[in-house]
Amino acid sequence: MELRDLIIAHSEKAYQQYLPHLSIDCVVFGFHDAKLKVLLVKMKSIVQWALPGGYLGKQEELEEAASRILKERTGADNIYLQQFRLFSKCGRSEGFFNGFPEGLWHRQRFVAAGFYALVNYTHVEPVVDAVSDACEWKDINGIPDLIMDHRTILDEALLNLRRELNYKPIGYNLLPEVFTMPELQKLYEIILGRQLNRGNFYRKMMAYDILDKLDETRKGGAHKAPNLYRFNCERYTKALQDGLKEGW
Amino acid sequence: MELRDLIIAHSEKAYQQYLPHLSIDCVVFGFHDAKLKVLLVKMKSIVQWALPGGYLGKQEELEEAASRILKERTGADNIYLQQFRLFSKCGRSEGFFNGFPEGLWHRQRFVAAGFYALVNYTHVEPVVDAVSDACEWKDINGIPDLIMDHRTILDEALLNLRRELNYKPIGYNLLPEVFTMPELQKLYEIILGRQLNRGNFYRKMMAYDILDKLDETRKGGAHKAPNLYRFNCERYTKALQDGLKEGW
DNA sequence: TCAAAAGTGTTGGCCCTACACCCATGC
DNA sequence: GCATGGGTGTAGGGCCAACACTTTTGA
Repeated sequence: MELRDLIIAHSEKAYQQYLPHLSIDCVVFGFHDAKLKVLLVKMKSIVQWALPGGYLGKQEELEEAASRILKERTGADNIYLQQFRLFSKCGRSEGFFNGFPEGLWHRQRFVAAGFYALVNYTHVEPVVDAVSDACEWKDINGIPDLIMDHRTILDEALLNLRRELNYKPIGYNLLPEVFTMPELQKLYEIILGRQLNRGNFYRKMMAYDILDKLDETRKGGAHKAPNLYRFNCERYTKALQDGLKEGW
Repeated sequence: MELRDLIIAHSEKAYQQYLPHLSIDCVVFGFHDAKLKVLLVKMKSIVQWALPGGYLGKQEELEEAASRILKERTGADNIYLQQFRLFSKCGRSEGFFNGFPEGLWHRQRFVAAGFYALVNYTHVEPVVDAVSDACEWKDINGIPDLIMDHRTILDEALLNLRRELNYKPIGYNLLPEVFTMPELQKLYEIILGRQLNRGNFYRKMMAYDILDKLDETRKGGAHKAPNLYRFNCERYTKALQDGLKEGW
């Protein structure tokens, strides 16, 4: 089916299923190959890329809607999700489907609830659906042109992520189950946008007492094989409750 | 007119004017008499109190809607407003107008955008409108029963305020133009929920270099008359941009 | 043998806390 | 004179950044 027909068909269903005027956009962060990635979608016959998004079912909880949207897009469950703000500017969405029939669902004014998600890169299988050409991880330093205000949403999400790092050990959701200390440090450096001192980082992480050191090492690279670690779920959760630190 | 008729009349206008399913609730903080206050509204023939709230005009910006709602309720302009999260649970609002006609505007599912506002207590003239009995400041330690999930919204707002205090000198928006150092300290102590050391507080505040000391004192009390201070607008704004401090 | 990983020691600085002092001042 | 406000001194602790040294280990 043509994109145009797909959209028009979707429009009718959407009117029945979803609350009008409210959309959900997700900034999905992943970490791979020592780089921070964001999951983006390219719709058919549209040049720019977009954040994965969707709508809120009439009887659906907001967080469940976001989970559903990500499940469809990544195949992954139990994704760490954080609502961070609304994007509501007049005109941010209305013009995007110009040329399509009036009264099309997509041509409403939409107020978008911005979520950011932290996922284990290896658990994600990007899904290309009927209306999209591509669904891919993009490096945070190589984000292509995005539709509407999605670039703003992405930037705001990154800001929030950075702030959250101050009092939550975020790595838990972004890294694979086991990882090395240099990998963890690299992740922090990328999110914060600056270098950290190795020795001090090591000590600080160990002081949180939320890592279990495994007996194995990561063989295969040149040089010494680094130790493997795993987050200790219990102590991690407990640390989060206490809140790692805060001023005043 | 009876409340019932007023609501039904309002319902028709609302369908024309506002985006459906989206509401705005504001937690308005004020400081008076060494106490933190929240502005609450009591609707006619409803026992519980409510946060001031309203809806988003079809062509209106979200922040402007919040400003308009507060302007109507307080008479004050230029109120410091901060969006902090959505409250979207299914059933949070639908049941509230049971007994009213089906299809009433107010009986929709509403997703509420939570704002908190910081206002100068003395600039506010609480407004009782047609559907309300009362509009009053309530002490943060003496909040009456609230409708729906408004208590949760209030608590969340307070949490956000406390967090923001860590990197913004919030007093600017809550205090009158001139104030004394003990008043400022008291405000901080209430928001943080704990005592602070006087000498250290004094030094820290002065170190921010955002206060102008006036030549006057506050006469009239027993004991020594305290000095008066005023926020230095320029340096205050500049300090906010730099961000007072943050971890990592 | 080389380069990376791991672990630890040390230093100095900064900031914060707690306490304490002294002076000023209004009644 | 007494209680409060204003301003400053200081000792101690915690934390952190920077640097450095050592040992381990895989190819």
